[in-house]
Amino acid sequence: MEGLINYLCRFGQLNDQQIELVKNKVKIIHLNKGDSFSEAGKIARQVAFVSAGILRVFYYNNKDKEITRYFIDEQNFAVDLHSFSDQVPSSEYIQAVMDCRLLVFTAADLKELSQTIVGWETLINKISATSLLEKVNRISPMLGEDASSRYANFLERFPTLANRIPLSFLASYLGITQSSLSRIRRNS
Amino acid sequence: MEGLINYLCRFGQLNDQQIELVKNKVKIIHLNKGDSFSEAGKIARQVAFVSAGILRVFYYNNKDKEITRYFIDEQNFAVDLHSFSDQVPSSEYIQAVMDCRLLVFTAADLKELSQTIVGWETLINKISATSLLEKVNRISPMLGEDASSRYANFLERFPTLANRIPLSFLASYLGITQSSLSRIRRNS
DNA sequence: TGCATTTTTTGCCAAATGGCAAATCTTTTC
DNA sequence: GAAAAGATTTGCCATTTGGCAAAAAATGCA
Repeated sequence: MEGLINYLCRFGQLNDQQIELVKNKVKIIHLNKGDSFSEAGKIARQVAFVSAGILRVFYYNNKDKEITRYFIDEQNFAVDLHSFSDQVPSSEYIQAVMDCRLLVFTAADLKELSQTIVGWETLINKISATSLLEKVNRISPMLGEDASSRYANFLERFPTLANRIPLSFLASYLGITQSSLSRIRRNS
Repeated sequence: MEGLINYLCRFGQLNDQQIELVKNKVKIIHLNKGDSFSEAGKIARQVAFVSAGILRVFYYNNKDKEITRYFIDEQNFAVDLHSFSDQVPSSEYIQAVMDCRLLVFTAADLKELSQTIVGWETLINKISATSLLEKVNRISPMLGEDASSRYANFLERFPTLANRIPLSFLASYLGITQSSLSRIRRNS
């Protein structure tokens, strides 16, 4: 819970009373490895802050190939923003790569918070914008690189993540086959 | 100017008086092909709505290779969001692919508008979030695909853009060499 | 129009990556 | 602790893409 509060406070000030309001809204849920947090076709009803574990966001392209968009590890928010904020069916899956502990808000929770905490909406907007921007900046450099540089960059940027994620998921994230990734790993 | 107003109204209601306020703030600037709208190392001071022409956002990776992040064509906003909203030095260049006509707001303009138009900030936030989301969704599928599919998808998604952009820029956007793109073009 | 410049296409070959199936290793389950 | 299920590595070869330089085409400009 502390992690969540710290995270929020990086984006805006919250006094003790406001922190209590937030804490009271949060629900804790546990996912087992492989469980879904949200699914394509359904409307995203909640936002999760990952307090333990790793989530994976993926979808199927028009050739039915599974594409991993990104991973969400501890102390980060997970949500299909488009689905959640516009209440339209999602086009992606969010699943637990391993057992996870999530702190969850519903849309209603957030709405109530925005009515009781001045500046809450601005804070949430900042978080959304920042994390979207992070995604763009993380993905877009990958296109110019070959597979081994992509892997090297990933290692550099997320040193602890690589060992915690099955190779097949990482390969799908990097846009290469798992055999290729395995070979790349061997030669480095 | 109509284009801008239409664009804004897709994200929130504006009455005639508010529309006037917006129109009064806008400055029109022209860029010649190759001119910069903003540059790496400098702080982004303004936002542009592209009313004619195409802009290109790019940066140099650690191997000094020029990587095109994306193109911004007519009826879309261009801004280095991170630099603009946090007033930190930008890490990317925005340049005119061809002669351009831009409708420009400064940070001060936007601030004043947020003080005179109720809901302006929310509207701007929606626009930011939507366009960031678009970027993520546009870039992330590319990783799973081979070069020709990436080109094919680009054509499908931006049918009119391909002929208006030099091949070298498009190649850099697709993450392939220009020779490869040329060959791909021939065989399709 | 004609020259200079820029952009695009090609050829040739090397290097990277993919596809597929079998062989190993690991982990889980009973 | 064995068997089963799952994950990773490897071999073999086909295909894709890159690198580099030269040729061809398109564009700009005097």
